[in-house]
Amino acid sequence: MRISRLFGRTQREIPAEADTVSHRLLLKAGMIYQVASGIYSYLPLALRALRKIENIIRDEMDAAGGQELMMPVLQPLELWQQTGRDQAFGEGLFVLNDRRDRRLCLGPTHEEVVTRLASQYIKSYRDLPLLLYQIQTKFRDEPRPRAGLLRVREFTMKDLYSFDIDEKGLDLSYNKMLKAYQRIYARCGLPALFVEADSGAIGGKDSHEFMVIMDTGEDEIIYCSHCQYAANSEKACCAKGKGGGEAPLPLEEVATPGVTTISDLSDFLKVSPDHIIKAVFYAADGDLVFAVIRGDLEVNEVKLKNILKCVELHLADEEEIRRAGVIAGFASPVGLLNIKTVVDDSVIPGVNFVAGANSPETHLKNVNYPRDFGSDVTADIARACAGEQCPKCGGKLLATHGIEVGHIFKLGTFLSKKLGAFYADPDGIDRPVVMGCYGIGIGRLLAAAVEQNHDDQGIIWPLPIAPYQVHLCPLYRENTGVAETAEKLYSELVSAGFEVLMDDRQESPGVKFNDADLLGIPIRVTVSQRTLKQDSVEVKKRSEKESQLVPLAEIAGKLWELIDEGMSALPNQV
RNA sequence: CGGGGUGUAGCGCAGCCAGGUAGCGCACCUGAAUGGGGUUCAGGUGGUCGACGGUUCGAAUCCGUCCACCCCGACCA
Repeated sequence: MRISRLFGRTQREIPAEADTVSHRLLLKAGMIYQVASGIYSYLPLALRALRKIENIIRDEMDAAGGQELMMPVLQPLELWQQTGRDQAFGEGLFVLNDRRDRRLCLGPTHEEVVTRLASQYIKSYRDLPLLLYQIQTKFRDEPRPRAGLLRVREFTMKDLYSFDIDEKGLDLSYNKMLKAYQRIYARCGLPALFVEADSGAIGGKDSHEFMVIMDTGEDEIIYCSHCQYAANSEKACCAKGKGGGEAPLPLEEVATPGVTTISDLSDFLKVSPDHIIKAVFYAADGDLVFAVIRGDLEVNEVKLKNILKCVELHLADEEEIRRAGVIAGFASPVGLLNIKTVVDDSVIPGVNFVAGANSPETHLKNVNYPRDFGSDVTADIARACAGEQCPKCGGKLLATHGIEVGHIFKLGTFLSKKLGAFYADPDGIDRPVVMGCYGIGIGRLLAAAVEQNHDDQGIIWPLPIAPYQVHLCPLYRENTGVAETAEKLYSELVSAGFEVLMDDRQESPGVKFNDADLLGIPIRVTVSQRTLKQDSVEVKKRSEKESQLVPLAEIAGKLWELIDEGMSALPNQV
């Protein structure tokens, strides 16, 4: 490709609102164009990189036994109502009516469609296992699209669905995908960390995410400094300790005028926060819920939401709390009636806690569970934080951030039961198919690759996903033979099978070098009067500072060598 | 949805407070010189000033309503 003919132009200045690195660089390089909030056009260079990522993914999916198919974006809403997931996705689902007022939606994912499809063809245990996938456009009406391609409303996704006879089969499929995913990220030049995750609106049991570690990533990851434990903070757990072993003492009221926060209370009564019970009120689908947790911990709202199985959860406001007859600052599970109470398991082993008294300016000492208060549910609803203990080994937990570039789920049978995907086992008995699903956002992977591989000058594409392999950069000057040599070299390299982008513009060397750095093609070949004096060209890797002179006769061999090296340099897993 | 911000040429911005012929830089077109890290000079093209309504002799500018986009949060794969 000749840059003079390439659609898309590099910019010197970029929109002020872009402040994420990948967003800025992709805009500046003229690779993407924003159409509306969270909706982008991909220009030819970006599309070539996307296609390369897709092909790597396709390659790995096929190698793992997946079969590619294509399902529709437009789906009957009825299908979603059957599984109830129209509610789970809520406003994230793009819904529309056709001319006869039939309700349709734009698929945010394809479990419903694929399960219904699979149910038509899976009849016997002999038809399983089955792995089906597609690479296709998804629509999600995100509350807040942001950061360029990192969170958008329309995007290309590879989604694979596994169908197995039982949990054991699912585990095998799940592991197969896990391995395939690790190979995909490695081949894309992206080290990705495998972490435990919450399954969110997709539903199901086990779920893991692949994270590219990045300070600016929007997900928080909690991991152990000692063992392999790593989890999204939405899912992460921590060891909470065993509690005192003291004998329970009788309940005692203490006056605590004006003391309403945990730290005030801790100072006032000279007790540490982990001996205080904290009361937090939430509204879950409109109903008041009381979350009870140890004073040194915070409530993880994702966990709470999962336990309550509610669609909407938010901190109750003052009005909602007052209506329930509770006194903020002195609230307590003791003596509380008619409010659903969820107790964190941190409170269970503890003894002689301080808690609110549900009357003004008063707290209670020596509160014990279950002697003094009950619960509707006890569960882990605590947010794990850096500095706490690993739930697996007791080591110190640390926190970092990451970009989610893949998510895999063990779905189980809830969808196959609802949508009628059953198979006959060897005894002829119908059993629900056991499902898993596995997704990678292609555009986000591209953006993450840019986030991970760039410098102040621009993008540094990993070779396997670079739009082109070679950036041919002739520094034109009349009557020097540079133009002729470059043209000849260009056609030779192209016919030899190299992917070459040639900067054939009449621009100054500075402009060309800056654009070359911005576009980030891995290997730059400069042809100039200076190099031709030695019958050579200059070869430079985008990732390195130094360049070397290579005789014209040896250029193809040198390029093959560099490309082989770049294609096989798989980064180690984090 | 709550808070904050921005809409003037493809991009970056000034002009608005104090109403009176819409400007600058980049990009783009023409010409000349230059030629290894955004080179210089000269001449050009391009704008319903986000939309609608109001005030006024006159609105980019004042007032109102709406819309779009961005950031933080809520929320969300």
